[in-house]
Amino acid sequence: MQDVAREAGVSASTVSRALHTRGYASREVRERVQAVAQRLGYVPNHMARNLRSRTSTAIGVLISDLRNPFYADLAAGIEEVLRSEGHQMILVNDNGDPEEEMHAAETLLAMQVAGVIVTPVAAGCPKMLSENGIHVVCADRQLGRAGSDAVLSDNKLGARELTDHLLSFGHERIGLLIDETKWSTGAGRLAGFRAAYEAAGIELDENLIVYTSFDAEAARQTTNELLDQQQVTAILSANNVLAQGALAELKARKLKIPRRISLAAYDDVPWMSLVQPGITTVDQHTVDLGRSCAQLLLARIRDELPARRRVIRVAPRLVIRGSTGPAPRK
Amino acid sequence: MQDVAREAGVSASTVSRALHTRGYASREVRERVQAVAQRLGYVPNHMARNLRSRTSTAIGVLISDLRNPFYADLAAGIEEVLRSEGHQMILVNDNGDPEEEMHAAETLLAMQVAGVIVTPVAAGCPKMLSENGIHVVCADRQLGRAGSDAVLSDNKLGARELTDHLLSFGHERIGLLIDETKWSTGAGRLAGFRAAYEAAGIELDENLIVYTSFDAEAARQTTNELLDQQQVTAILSANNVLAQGALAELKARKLKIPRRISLAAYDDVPWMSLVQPGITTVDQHTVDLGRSCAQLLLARIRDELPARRRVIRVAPRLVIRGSTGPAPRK
DNA sequence: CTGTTAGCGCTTTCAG
DNA sequence: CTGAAAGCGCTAACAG
Repeated sequence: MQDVAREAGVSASTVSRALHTRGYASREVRERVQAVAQRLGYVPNHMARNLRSRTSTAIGVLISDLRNPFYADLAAGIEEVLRSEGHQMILVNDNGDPEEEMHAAETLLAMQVAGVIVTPVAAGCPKMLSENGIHVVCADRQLGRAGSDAVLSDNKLGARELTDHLLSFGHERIGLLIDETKWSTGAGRLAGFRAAYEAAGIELDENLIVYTSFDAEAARQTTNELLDQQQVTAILSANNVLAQGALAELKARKLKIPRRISLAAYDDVPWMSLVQPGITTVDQHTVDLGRSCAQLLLARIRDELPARRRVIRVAPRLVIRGSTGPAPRK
Repeated sequence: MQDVAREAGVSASTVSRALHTRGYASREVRERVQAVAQRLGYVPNHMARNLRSRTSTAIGVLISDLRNPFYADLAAGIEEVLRSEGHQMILVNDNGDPEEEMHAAETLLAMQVAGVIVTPVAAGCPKMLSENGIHVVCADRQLGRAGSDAVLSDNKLGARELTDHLLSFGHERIGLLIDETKWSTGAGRLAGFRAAYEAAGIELDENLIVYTSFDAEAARQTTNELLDQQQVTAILSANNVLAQGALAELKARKLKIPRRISLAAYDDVPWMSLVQPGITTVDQHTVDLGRSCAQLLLARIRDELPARRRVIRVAPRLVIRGSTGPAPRK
């Protein structure tokens, strides 16, 4: 910076003002300084800038698994907005592990990021960040009654629509394949499932709700047990990973879809439209969800929002494909 | 830090040493300082640390499209290694646009990252970074005869194996669907395709090589034209995106796979094992590719490598599934 | 082994 | 509108 100052015949402070601040520098000087900076290939040092001005443009993004297209889409939406607004994304995979998540949060804190977007694993993480003055937006789910801003899919609505769709086809025994109901995602989807049964006036057999772990192979095994133990004419899988397992088991058993059994899943991902028949699902608008997270966080950072926490709930869209059809006659 | 120092009855430098450097502080003092730091919830400021020590642990990762599972897997592999080694990943999508790529590189430079991993779009980007003293590893492809370290898939070998596989089934007219041959990826895959024909002693009709753009819909249209204009018994798609388009067209035409036509693709991604029949492909070990990039970069940063540039070439693995079979009788 | 001293490169008062 | 001076929070020399 000194070099630029000397070359342009001004002081360092003026260079700083000419390059970043607006006003506070005559047009003539500003242009001269910018030309010199360009010529010398001067690149300002973010670290020094941030240190001095006690601000930073980096944003931490804490997600569970980049290899799951849901999280990849979310991250892509977030990154798109951040980049266009001159921010940087520090991305961390926490693998769904609370310890890794907390460790990552501490690193982000140390880096003095301007904010964090997190798909929380444990409530302690957003809490710790907030307490340290870092703005936090929870993406996809919220834990506890944390006071953070959040952008969520309307899980109850989506599951309700999927279930209504199946019920309208005459399915009365729909197996719900689900991995967790402690987070707002699983809880919402289960609630939507129940609500649809209730609205239809059909009593729900609790044995139709089967729990598995968040893993395609486990889901396949669970589907296997479900098919053996319960008379179901349809399966509703609570997310894209479980759907893979369910589909694998149905194919292995050579059950005709949807003639013999219908399959529907929460969270549309690319393979669902490529398999034959295509899987009926709900599109969560995941990339948009990511964009909203980033917009909300930036608005918060710029102090453009009322203090009260804001929760944005995005309605998913039912996507009907070939995997669902009329329930077989008895 | 002053607070910690005062509370522990030592100087700031001692706190610094106790917390980070090893040796240079008595065990007793170290433990006391750490305890105090813990109690006060002290989190060291990375910016100040980096500014003073003129080092940084952040690494820039510049890729084309996070929503493509290839890049997502690559990023996941990179992130895994970086995180385990105490580094952070700043991820930027450049959307395959040279201007966005260059702009991102400048930002990373300004942030004083310790190194950059890039799937280059234009040769100017790795060049500019190197010239500014930033270590660069090119991932997946290299442009020009850039002197950067690189981790690449052995594209020629992979395409050769796929083509050999098809030829061995008696296919003589294999349509190669490809988007570009300027980068080392496309060029290598084309070379492998040619090499297989040559080794088999079959003359290659140049009309079998059809160019399209990097987009599933365009690939579908191109496949449509290929099927109309050329007698082909098999299609080889140069990457996972083009394969989607090719498959869509074959399904739309209700061509039996592989009875009427075989389909093979470079780059195994999840949907290829979920569709029926599964797609024959080569697995690039993408996550490993990412890990290698990160390991190579870190070794370079730590100055553990000879000056000469290192290029790691990873052999892909042929994955035979149901989409390829004997060529139909004439 | 530890304290003191001097900055890293930049921005922000404060005068002028 | 511009320059001089004073640090941001930390670590690297240098003595002790």
